[in-house]
Amino acid sequence: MKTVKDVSEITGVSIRTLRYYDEIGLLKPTELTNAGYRLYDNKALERLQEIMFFKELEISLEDIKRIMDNPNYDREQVLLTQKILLEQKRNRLNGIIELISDVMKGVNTMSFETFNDEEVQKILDHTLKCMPKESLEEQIQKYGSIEKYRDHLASGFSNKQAIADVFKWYGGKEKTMEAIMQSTGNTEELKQEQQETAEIYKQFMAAKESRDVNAQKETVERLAENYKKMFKLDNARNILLDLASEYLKFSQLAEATDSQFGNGCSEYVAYAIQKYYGV
Amino acid sequence: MKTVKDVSEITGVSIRTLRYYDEIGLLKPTELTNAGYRLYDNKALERLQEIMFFKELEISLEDIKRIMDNPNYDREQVLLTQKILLEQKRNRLNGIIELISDVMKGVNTMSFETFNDEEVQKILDHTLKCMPKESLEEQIQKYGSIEKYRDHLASGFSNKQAIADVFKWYGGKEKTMEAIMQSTGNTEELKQEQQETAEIYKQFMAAKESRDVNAQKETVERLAENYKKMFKLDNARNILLDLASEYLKFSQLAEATDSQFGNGCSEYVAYAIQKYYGV
DNA sequence: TCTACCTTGACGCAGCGTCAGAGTAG
DNA sequence: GCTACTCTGACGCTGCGTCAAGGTAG
Repeated sequence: MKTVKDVSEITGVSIRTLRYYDEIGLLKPTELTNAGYRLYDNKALERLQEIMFFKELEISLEDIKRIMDNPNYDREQVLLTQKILLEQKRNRLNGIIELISDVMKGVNTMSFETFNDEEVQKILDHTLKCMPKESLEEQIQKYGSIEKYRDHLASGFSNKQAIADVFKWYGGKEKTMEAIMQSTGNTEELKQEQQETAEIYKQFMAAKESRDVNAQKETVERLAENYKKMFKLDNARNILLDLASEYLKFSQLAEATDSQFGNGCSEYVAYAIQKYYGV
Repeated sequence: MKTVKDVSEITGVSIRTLRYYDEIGLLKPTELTNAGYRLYDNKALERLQEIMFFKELEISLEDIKRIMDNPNYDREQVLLTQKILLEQKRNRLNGIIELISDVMKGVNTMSFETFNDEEVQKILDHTLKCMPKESLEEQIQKYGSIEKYRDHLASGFSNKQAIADVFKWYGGKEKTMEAIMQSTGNTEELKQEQQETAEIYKQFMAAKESRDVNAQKETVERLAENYKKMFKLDNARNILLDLASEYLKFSQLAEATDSQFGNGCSEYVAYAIQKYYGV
C-alpha cells in the first residue's frame, strides 16, 4: 500500500492531482486509514497509468472516467472522435499560423481606422473609371443617373460590418486602398479569372463525387491561391471562411453557385473550406 | 452612440463580453449615461475590431491590452512569438494524432496490467536464449552465476516506473510480450542497426552545423522510423520523448553520445525531438 | 517532542455563459 | 403601465497550483 507521496513520486503525478481525482471519483484510493490517509495498491497504480495515457491524448477527465468505468465502452470510437477533433484543432492552428505569416509580411500597416470622405471619393472615382462600359450603363439604367449610382456605392461605406469584413481580409486601411487602386477593369483579365474559378468549382464537384479527401484539400488550396490573386490578398483564410458561412446561409450566392455547378456544390465547398481551416 | 445591444449586433460580440472587456479595462465605453448605461462611438467600434483581430490569433486579452495601449509596442515581435507558440502547439497535436492512429491499428490491446510470474519467466528465458554468447558470459562473470544474473533481470520487473514506461511505448502488455518474444539475438542484425543509428546521429550533427530546420525535422523522422524498426513499435513518440529527457538530464547516456558523436550532440538531438513533437 | 507527513477547505487562473434581482427608456 | 432594454453581482466551467490551518505517524 502506497501513500499519496509514494504514488506521486512513482508516477510523477502531483499530490493535488491525486486529491482531485479522488474528489471527482476518477481514481479512488484503495482504502483509507482511520485518520483518513489515502492508500493505493498496485491496481490503483495501473488504473492511474491508464488515466495518464488517455490524458496524453487530450481526452477530458470526464470522458476518461466514462471510458474506464464502462469496460464495454467503445474505445475505438472514442479514439476516432478524439483524432478527428485534434485534426480539426490542428487545421485551425495551421490557418492562424499562415495568417500571422502573411500579416507579418506587410506588418507595417495594421490600423483599423475607417475611410474619410476624401478617400471614399477616390475609391468611387477609381471604381467607376475601371468598370466595363456595359455594366456601368446597366447600373445607370437601374439607378436612374450616375450620381444616384455613386450615392448607392457610397452608402456601402456606411455599412460598418461590410467594411470591417473587408478590413479583416486586408488587415487594414492602407492595404485595402492599395488593393482597390490596383484593381483594373480589364475585361480580358476578368474573363480569365472567371474561367479559372469555374474550373476550380468543377474540380470541387469531382472531389465530391470521388470522396477524395486529398483532392478536397488541394482544391481548397487552389481556391485560396485564386482568391489571393483575384483580390490581391496576402491571405485568403478570412475571406474564404466568410464565403463558407455565406454559402451555408442558403443565400443568393449559394443558389447561383448550385445552379451553375450542380446541386449541393455550395454546401460541399463550404464544408471543405471549414474543414481545411479547422472551423 | 451605440448601446451594448447595438454593438453586439453589429460586431457579433456578446453583451457579456463587452461587460467583461469593460471590467478588465480592455475596451471602456466612450461614455456612460446618468443611469450607468454603456455607450460606444465609432472609435470604440474600431478598437473592438482590432481586438477581435488579435483574438483570432489566439493572443490573450492581457497581451492584446498591452499591444494596443502602447502604440510603440513591438507588434512584430508579438506576432513572431505567437507564431512560434502556435507552431509548437500544432506539432504537439501532430504527435498525438499520429499516436492515436498507431494505437488504433492495434487497438485490441490496451490493458495496463503488469506481468505475472509465469510471463516474467518466459521473457527471461527468451532473453537469455537470444543473448549473444559473449555478452552472456560476460554478465555471468559479473554476477557470479547465471541464476544471480537471472534474478537481477527479474528485479527489473519490480521497477514499476520502468515497466510503466515500456507499456507506454507499446500501449499494453500483449504488445510488449509480443515485441519481446519477436526480438532475436541476431548479432548481424544488431550490428546493422547500430550502424544505421550512427549514421542518423552524424546526420544530426550535420543538421546542427548547417542550422537547417528542415534537415533537423527529417532526421527526427528518420530516427523515429529507426526506433520503430528496432523495437518493433507502432509509434515512437513516447520513447523518443523519454530519450530526449534522458539526454537533457546530463545522464551517462548523454555523455556517451556526446563522446561518440561530438559535444552538444545529445542536447541538440533532445531539442530537435522536443521541437518536432511540440513539447 | 520533533519532524515529516497527512488532511480538508478555499482562492485563483481565462474568458466568458448564464442565471437572479432590480432599475430605466420610451 | 407595459415592454424591451439596461445594470450589477455571483456562480459555473477545466484541471489543477498554491496557500492556510490543523491533525498524525514514528
